Amino acid sequence: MSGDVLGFARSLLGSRLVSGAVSVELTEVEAYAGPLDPASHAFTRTPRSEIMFGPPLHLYVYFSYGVHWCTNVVWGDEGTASAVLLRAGRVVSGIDEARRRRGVEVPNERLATGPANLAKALGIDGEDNGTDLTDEKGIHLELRTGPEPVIVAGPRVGISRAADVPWRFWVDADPSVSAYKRSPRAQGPIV
DNA sequence: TCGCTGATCATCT
DNA sequence: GATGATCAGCGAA
Repeated sequence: MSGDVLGFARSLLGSRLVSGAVSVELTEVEAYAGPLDPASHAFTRTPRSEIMFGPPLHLYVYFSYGVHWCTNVVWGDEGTASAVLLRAGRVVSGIDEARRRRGVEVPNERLATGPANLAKALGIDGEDNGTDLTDEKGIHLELRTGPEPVIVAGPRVGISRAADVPWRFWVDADPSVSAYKRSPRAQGPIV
């Protein structure tokens, strides 16, 4: 059950999320194991988390701290309610557009660092909640076909419950993952 | 590089 | 009425 979403999370590293002109190659993700996971929004079934109980490969977008949008990919069969939070990526096309949306001066490799920044670079907000990622006419996912990159696992970020499980995965030594998360203190085992 | 703080509101209790 | 799956800017070391 949980291993299922963990495997999916790892398969997302190196995959691309495409939104119009902007395309992002994912470098950092975090898994949430549905109703079994106290840190998941689906731990309790509410109107907000209902989308996660639906079919996989749809977007779950939520508003955070009254300021930011964050992007998840729903995983698992209907009723499973697992999801993977997209924490960081590298913009591989549409850099000008991504930079315009960010409105902050940062190096290219940092344009989509952090879940809220990733969403902003892709122009994702609440309007996109529930988007079917297999429909190539809109925001969609291009799953990695090549070999798996070198992956490091560590504890999840910014949560108060069940933060100890190493369900955050990132591409080893990738500059689009923030220095804090790459620091020796936060570093987990290479998977 | 590290640690703290303000911004700001949808969602849930 | 309280609480965040956050970010950027600031000052200190």
